[in-house]
This record gives sequence, structure tokens and C-alpha cells, in this order.
Amino acid sequence: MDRFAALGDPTRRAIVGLLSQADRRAGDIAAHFDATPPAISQHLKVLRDASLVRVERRGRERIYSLDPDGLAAMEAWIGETRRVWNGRLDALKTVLDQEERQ
Amino acid sequence: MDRFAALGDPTRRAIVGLLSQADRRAGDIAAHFDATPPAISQHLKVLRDASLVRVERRGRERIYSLDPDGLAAMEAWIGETRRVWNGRLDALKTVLDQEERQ
DNA sequence: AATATATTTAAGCGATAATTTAATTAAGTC
DNA sequence: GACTTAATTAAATTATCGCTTAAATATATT
Repeated sequence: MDRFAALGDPTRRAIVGLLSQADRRAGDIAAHFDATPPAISQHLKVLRDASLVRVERRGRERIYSLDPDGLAAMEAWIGETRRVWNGRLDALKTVLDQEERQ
Repeated sequence: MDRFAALGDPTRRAIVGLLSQADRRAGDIAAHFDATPPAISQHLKVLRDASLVRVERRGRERIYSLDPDGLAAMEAWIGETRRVWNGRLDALKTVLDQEERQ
């Protein structure tokens, strides 16, 4: 599942939101939702595979943290897409300006 | 389906990419993919519902164009999430700096 | 060593999504 | 008005997703 699909699920987006505020143990993340720990664990795996979060083992706990690189990559795709679109607008504007001057 | 889920599908992301370059007729969009026109038509509906693209009727053709507002909203969510994360980093840095000075 | 705690992995199931073929709608063309 | 073209909508099928319960793994506690 790619990054965008990973963030397509509202629960996973909420998890990313939580981790933007603070690193958290898997259990603490699960406690924020109605779903069972296994369900959240599976969401975390999706986010890991998408490089949106990282884990670190500490004893029997696992501390999850945000991986901003994954988010940056998504932001870059969106930004680039919008940049190309804006570029078209600018090109159109240039044409109109030139016609105006004739 | 929310915006992120809409862009979760690679075909739909490719459609958005095409429309960032130029407005296109539904049929021309479909021609870029292996899938059948009905499949693409349904993808276009998902993108429309997510306010990522717009349609304009012209005779029996439908011209699709990018709706940058939808992309902007996504970029804003990502940006805000990263901003919060960066804020944490800055806060940590401040604490360390203060400890250094003691 | 036995037991408890934290988390993940496995297996199965219902819901949703993506795709296909067939039918429909609507606008041009002869 | 019949026919073609452009695109969508409907119906059916297959694939994928997210969830649950049960089992497994690994660390800590007594």
C-alpha cells in the first residue's frame, strides 16, 4: 500500500496526528481508539511500511514516532502537481498580456 | 471516500497528474490507461466527489480540469502535521540550549 | 521456573473498492 | 428520424481492506 493509501484511512491519519505531538508506546496509541490492540498494530504496520512512522524497541514496549520523511514526500508530490498547474496559469496569463499589448 | 483515499489509488493519482498539465476530455484521459472507459469514468467520479477535479460539459464531451483547492487542503493537513512535529523539535532544542547555559 | 504484561502475527469474515460487460443518456451527423 | 459518438450509470464479479478472536513471541516480575 502506498503512502497516500496509508493516509487514506482516518484512523491511520489520527495516529499520525498523535505522533506529531509526541512519541508514544503502541498500547497508548491503541488506547485512543475503540478498535482492539491488534487492529491498531496492523495500522501501525501499514504506516511503517509506508515510511510514515518508525518504531524503537524498549524492553517489551515499542515506542512509535513520526517519520517526517514520508510526509515530506507526499507534500512534495502535491506541491509539484500544484506547481505544474500554477505554471500553466502563468503561461496563459503571459499570452493574454501579450495579446493585450498588440 | 475522503481526499487522501481518493489519491490512494495510483490510477487516480495519475489522472490528477495529467490534469495538472492540461485540461482533457474524459475519453482522452481514458486513452492513457489500460482500463475501460467506464472504469475511468468511475475514478473521475471519485475525484469529483473529493473536489480534486471539476467537469465542464461541452456538447457531448466533458472537459475535466484540476481543482487545486482539494490538493491545497491536503497539503495543508500535511504541512500542519509537520509543523507540529517541527515545533516539538524546536522545543527540545530550547531545553537543551538552556541546560547548556547553566 | 512460572506467570504476567506488551505487542505482534495468523486466520477468518463481512464490508468496501476496482473492474468488467451491458444498458442508458445525451448530443451530433447523415 | 435513424445512426453514430461520447460518456455515464447499472449490475455483477473479483479483489482488497479493516476488523475480530485466538495464538505466538518476547520481555519483565515473583
